[in-house]
Amino acid sequence: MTQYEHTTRLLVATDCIIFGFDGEELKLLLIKRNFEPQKGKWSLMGGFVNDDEDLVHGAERILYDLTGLTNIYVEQLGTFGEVNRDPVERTISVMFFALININDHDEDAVKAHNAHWMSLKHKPKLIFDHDKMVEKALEHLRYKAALHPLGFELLPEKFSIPQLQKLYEAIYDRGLDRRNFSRKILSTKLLIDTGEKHEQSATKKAILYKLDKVRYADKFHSFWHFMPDPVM
Amino acid sequence: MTQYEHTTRLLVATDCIIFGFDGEELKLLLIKRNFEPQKGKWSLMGGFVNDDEDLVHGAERILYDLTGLTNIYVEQLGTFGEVNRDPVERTISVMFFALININDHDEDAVKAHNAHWMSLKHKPKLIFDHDKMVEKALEHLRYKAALHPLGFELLPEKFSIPQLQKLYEAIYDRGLDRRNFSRKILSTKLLIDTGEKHEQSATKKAILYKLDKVRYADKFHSFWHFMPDPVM
DNA sequence: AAATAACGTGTCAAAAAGACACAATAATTA
DNA sequence: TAATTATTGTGTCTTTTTGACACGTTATTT
Repeated sequence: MTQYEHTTRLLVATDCIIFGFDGEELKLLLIKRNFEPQKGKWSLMGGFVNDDEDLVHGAERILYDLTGLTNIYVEQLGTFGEVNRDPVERTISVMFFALININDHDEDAVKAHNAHWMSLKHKPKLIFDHDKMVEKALEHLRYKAALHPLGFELLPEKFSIPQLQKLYEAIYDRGLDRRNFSRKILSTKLLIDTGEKHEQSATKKAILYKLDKVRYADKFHSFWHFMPDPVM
Repeated sequence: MTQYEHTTRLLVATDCIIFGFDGEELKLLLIKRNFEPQKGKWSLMGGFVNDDEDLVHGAERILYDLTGLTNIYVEQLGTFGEVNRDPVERTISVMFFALININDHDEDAVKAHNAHWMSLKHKPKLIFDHDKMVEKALEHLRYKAALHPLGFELLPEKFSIPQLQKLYEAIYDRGLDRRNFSRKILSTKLLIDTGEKHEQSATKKAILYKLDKVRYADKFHSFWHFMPDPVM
């Protein structure tokens, strides 16, 4: 086949906005660059798309490289392509949004990349337009978590309702009524009582649940309203 | 500045999924290609991104070129980048989702591009992965229109509630209860009574409303539930 | 053993949603 | 010209969901 002629070809990168939750705060996995350009500055983890690689595979490669994880929650978030977003050379960046259980990642791989979990609230300034990417990802998380049960992706396999509530409170940076939250979550019938208790609890031990994976997959796109008034 | 070396550069295109509504059916603006590749086949309107052009400007250029319209509702829908999606040469395509009032477009410009409004229900097969793009755009429309008042973008400036209901029924391909729908729409307080009546109505003439643009812009991202059970 | 902190569940009133009925308007028809 | 018919606007009633709030339970701490 002939090639398209007289047409500009551009660099295409993927950047991954990786969220984690440590039980208290929402965190981002960021790298302190020990390579040029912008060596020493903070940025998202990214890389160029290989010639023979689908976009999502590029993102998954980068995520595996950094965290040692496969099968994590990944979504394409859109593409940033402003002419001067990368001062070195024009680069189109396809953003990927990832949610991981912060306890599962490979610490050695993270260290090898000079990566760190940073609290969203004390996030450093990032290079290029990466701050805007994080802003967009956070908006997306807030939007989607209000309607769909994707918050579970940030929790361990077994978790309590108070843990889930703390996650939601971290995502939206606001308090929630314990009793109404619990009722809402239980009404989804997504939770299976494991019979175990959360041993780390300070006083009364909370029930540990696990996700009903079948129902979760089945009803993921249903409109649930996990937040009282998620007007944005 | 130095350039990134040893890195593949790719073709970057934008493709526009353009929806319109004629009062009865949801329609797509498609072109019958009189150029290679795939001459004679149907496709979405698209083009390559210029070197000095932001992505959304590329899309707006293409949309203006085809319809003569500016200031239309445009959203980026994500990017398709499978290795072999374009058999000629690897091309990344950034999709843009556009809603226009079907009466406003420039018919000569549309004809010049060999473009046609096609009913979604009788859509021909499109080239490359354009069918998947349309599928994604339709999902997005159904998702977003269930929660946010973007349906108005498809209607004339002055419209009646029955017209709006017909639009929603076309989008979701299902009937709705007139009385509950009307109540829901009026409760948003997005509509301003123009004092005029819809003269095309067969019998009793419906009230013509216009959008409260200020409130629309203000409350666009609020979660309204325009569809009874939009489980997807 | 009492105090404390966190958890689970229940109640009640207000708001929203779903099902349905009736009156008003304007074209069509007898 | 009056009755018929199609379409539109608005209202009612019941059920469901939401938001605000209280109480008893469990396990640790004092």
